[in-house]
Amino acid sequence: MNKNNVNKSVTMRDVADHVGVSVATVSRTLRNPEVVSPAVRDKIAAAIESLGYLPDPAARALASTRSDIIGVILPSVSNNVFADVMDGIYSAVEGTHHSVQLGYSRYAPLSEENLIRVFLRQRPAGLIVAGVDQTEAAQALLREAGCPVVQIMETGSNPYDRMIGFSHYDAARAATAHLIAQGYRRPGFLGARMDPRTQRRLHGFRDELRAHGIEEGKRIQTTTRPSSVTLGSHLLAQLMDLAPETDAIFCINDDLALGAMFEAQRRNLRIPDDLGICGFNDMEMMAAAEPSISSVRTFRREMGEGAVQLILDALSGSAAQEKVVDLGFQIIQRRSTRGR
Amino acid sequence: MNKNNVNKSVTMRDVADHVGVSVATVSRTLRNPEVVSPAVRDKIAAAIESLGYLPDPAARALASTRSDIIGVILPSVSNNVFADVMDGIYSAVEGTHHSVQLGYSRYAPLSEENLIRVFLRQRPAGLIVAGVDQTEAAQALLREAGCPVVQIMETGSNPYDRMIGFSHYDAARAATAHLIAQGYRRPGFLGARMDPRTQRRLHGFRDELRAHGIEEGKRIQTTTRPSSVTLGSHLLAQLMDLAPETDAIFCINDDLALGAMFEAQRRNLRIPDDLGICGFNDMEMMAAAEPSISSVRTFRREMGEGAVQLILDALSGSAAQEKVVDLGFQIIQRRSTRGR
DNA sequence: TTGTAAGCGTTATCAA
DNA sequence: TTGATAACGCTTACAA
Repeated sequence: MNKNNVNKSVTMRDVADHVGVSVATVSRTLRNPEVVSPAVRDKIAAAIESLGYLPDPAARALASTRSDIIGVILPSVSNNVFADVMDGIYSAVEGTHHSVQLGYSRYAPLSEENLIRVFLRQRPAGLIVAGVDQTEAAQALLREAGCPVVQIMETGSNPYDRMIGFSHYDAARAATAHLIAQGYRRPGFLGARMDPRTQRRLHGFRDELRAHGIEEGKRIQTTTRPSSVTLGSHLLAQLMDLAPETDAIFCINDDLALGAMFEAQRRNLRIPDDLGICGFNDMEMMAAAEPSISSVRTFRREMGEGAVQLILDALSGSAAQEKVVDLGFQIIQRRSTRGR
Repeated sequence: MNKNNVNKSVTMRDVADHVGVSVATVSRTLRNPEVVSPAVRDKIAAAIESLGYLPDPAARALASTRSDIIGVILPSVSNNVFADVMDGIYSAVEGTHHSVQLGYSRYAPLSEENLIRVFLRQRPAGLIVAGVDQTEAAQALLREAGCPVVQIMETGSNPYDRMIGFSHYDAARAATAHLIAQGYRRPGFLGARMDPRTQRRLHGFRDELRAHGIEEGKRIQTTTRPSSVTLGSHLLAQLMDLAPETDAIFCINDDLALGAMFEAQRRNLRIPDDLGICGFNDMEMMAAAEPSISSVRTFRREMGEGAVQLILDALSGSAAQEKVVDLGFQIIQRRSTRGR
């Protein structure tokens, strides 16, 4: 076994010559082994192993008008939420012959559109995009992508192809309902970035308040700046200055919630009595915090794994009926909202 | 301008026909425009734009024995540290004609070796790997990779090619020295995962204690489990049970530090008086915490950007002399170690 | 079951 | 400055 000749570039030709067959036969053993006789199949396998042959993905893509690439286009690199999704994606791709190509749109729809164009140019095996807020042109591209397309992070009624996620609107309503059920009567809202997904959460918050006949007053603090723990502190400070009657907050993510908690402690507000706090996503730290912080659990890893699986199923022709997979969410109550 | 015919696959042939030149000329306009006459160059540019031509990376790679891919192999997807590095990598790649191919080794050297082999098979424009702890075979591959190779996250004396990072050993010594300078006499150590980089930090911690004639006692708590905030709490609990004399801790990352802080609060230990805490990496939340937590700042984004820049420089022949770029680190003192 | 040969969309060498 | 044309390594009819 001589695996070190990567640079020498062992080609299919070398394998074929070594065994004494044609390259076509070698190609077949790789793609549909069942049509080649066991005897030569084994010899070829042995040769591949001993020569350290690795197929050239470029040649393969060029010849087959189909690459093994699963394209993934996400809004942000640094957001933990997407890190978990990627974790799921990579673990589902592992062991397949596919590879992942990642692109970041930086929350810019035009940049996303462009990435879609570039990715599609490689005739990918499949494409994973986030959400439903693509440009018109991007939508058109995705509807006739010529490969499986999966939208993640959301559910909705009219997917380009398949979709796996949850309803941000419903999740926000449920979190707000939870606060109200715990006896909080003046809940506020902390939001950052305010991309479409965040907007839908705000929408849910507002509708739930309305359903309970609660005025929102000045208790909605938002900014388009990117989220951070520090920003959570700032937003809570603003909120309490403007609307001191606030008795609870729903934060659009856990970073904000953590920052808000620190700020509350600085202001000697007792949690959960003076102020209830609920985050979003249920990142690992929420359970470890002192006090522990309630949050809305979302299934990010599962979203990534599920998206890849949907693509693999489509590719193998074993796709399920349902176009939309709703992974749901869970309200995790902890001490920050009078839980245990 | 008709940009929507991605699926129809506009090829170089189409562009050439549209202008009435040969594909060779179109190819030249793309690769070295200076050798083609301004007149046809402009016509070709216009045709490319109006037809929405995008080059096929597979064909390009196949014909040129060089892809535009910059391969990046990191140990972990979900670790925030690497998210920041990726952020830097992507932002440096943006605007170039390169694309990024990412692979995760899950901290397994053999898996890393395999990824290196697979990546190298695509004749990448460059390769970025983490650290210095590759297998023998991987080292051999990297030394004769035939493309620029950059090791990130560490410094060292014998890079395969180039290297950009900092000394984990020095950083840990400095952090430990800081604790001692603040008057702590019984500092402990909290470590998770205990991969080679973490080991070097432990090494630095121990050497610094020794230099001050301080016994380490039972104050070193480590586990091979992956790091988390919750784990930080557990490790501090273990530490305080086994070595109640501990008056400060150095944590190998900020998650552990945060978890340790929460646990200290649960135990009514006053920070920084009863217990000093210093983290590692200086993630954003450290400044926002209550109390704010001291940490060792590292330059992760810069590492990613710098690594890409080193590759681009090598590719353009403008590489600098120095093989190793030391980005250093900074001790950021905050209230958790008697700072302001 | 296996082999032959024509592409796939570029690049690069050589002539013109 | 431009155009033919032979690779590049593989897939895939079509023949055998």
